[in-house]
Amino acid sequence: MGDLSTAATRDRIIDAAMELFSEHGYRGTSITRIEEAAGLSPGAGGIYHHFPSKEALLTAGVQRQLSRLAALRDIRRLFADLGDLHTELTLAARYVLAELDQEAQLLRLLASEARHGPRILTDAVVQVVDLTYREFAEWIIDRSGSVVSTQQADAIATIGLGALISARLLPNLLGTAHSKVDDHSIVETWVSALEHLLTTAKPNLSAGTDTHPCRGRLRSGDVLDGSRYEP
Amino acid sequence: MGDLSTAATRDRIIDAAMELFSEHGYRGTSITRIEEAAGLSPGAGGIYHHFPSKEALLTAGVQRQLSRLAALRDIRRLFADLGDLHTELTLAARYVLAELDQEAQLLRLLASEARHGPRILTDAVVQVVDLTYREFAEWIIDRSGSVVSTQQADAIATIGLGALISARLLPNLLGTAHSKVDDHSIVETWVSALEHLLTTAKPNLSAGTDTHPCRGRLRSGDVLDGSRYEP
DNA sequence: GTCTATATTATGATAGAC
DNA sequence: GTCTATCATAATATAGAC
Repeated sequence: MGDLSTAATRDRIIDAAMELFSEHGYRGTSITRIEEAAGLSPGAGGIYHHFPSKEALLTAGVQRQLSRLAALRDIRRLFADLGDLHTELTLAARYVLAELDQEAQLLRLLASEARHGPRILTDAVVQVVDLTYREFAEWIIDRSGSVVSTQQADAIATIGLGALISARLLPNLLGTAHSKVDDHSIVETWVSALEHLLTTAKPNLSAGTDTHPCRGRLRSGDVLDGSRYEP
Repeated sequence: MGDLSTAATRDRIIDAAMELFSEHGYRGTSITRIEEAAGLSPGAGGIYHHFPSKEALLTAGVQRQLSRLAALRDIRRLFADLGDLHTELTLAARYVLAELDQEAQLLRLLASEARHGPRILTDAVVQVVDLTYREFAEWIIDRSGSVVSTQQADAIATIGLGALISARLLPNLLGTAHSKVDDHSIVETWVSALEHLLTTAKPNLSAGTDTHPCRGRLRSGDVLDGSRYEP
């Protein structure tokens, strides 16, 4: 039981630290404040019975969060091959927004400290952000039947994921910024845009006489039945 | 001449401070390091002959940057009413990317300190980010001939600007993140998506039998001549 | 395991010589 | 206006009682 209590205290310290780190930054958070928030005696080095240093506490917090996210990653492939592009994109958008909410604390922390903190932070960026982009780009290529080029898929992934990330991260990061748009409008608009990008991609990027990338091969099937556009 | 030298030193201090603040954060940057980077004697309080406190230095730096941006704001309305939506969007995308590059330092700083720094920082967020969103949303409404609703315009602005902001800000903010996509692909993809959103917006959002927002009224005119889509 | 007390260093800021 | 020297404070981390 002594060990259980220890583990609980350790978790409480990590909880408090991650919250404060993400809110005030690593250097803006003192050991004393963490102890206070964790219910320990402020100013006493109680933390050092659980972590050898402040940086080790940061590392442990990030690693714990990464472990939780890794568990979610396995669920990620649940929605795929539903057959209907519109439905898949809608689910994908909602899922990404929900995951961004869960990652909000970590992302705030990374935004402040990723460039100069310990290596675990840059690793976290790769695992959370970079991997998501790569997976989405690969999904785009697969979903298009390899019609879009790697470069096109990367561009679509950058635009698409970037839009959702900004929609969630900017207000969170900059304080209460720009007007609040409800999620339904965000998702609906995003799906419309992505649907367009995925169904009008050209097989390759060599510019013809038309400067628009709108003439290319269309994926038939579930979404584009040709009757939706009314010239 | 003594005054000129003073002003030059003051500017050098601000240069060094803004660079270090944006890179290591406000609390992660010591007065000593700023003095060192500005060519003053490290550890001496040389800075305090130009600024009453560290926070006043931060404020002066942000204000100087905001002044420079305010000058650019007047040029912003140069590209409008070119008549061709595709061209306008392409110019808008390139302009936003270029401005994001110029604002990179300030945005890094705001991402780290906006939530708890002095009020000038939240003001900066409003002036730089919030105002841009509002202007873009208004431009969308005007450009569509008031066909899109305010809510739709906000959603399109959020998606559209968010995509560009993420494309530039994330690598900048998180260190070297996700694969580098060249600007041409970014702009081309973004223009295609925004063109679609602006030309297929429905007059209002009440859901009909079609769950897609793709059937709505089309703006004729310069862009959509009906021949670009090949059903 | 947690507290009291404290060592040690880093940092924001000031006084006074030149 | 800039430097040398220094103060005062806050923060990381440790030693030892209970």
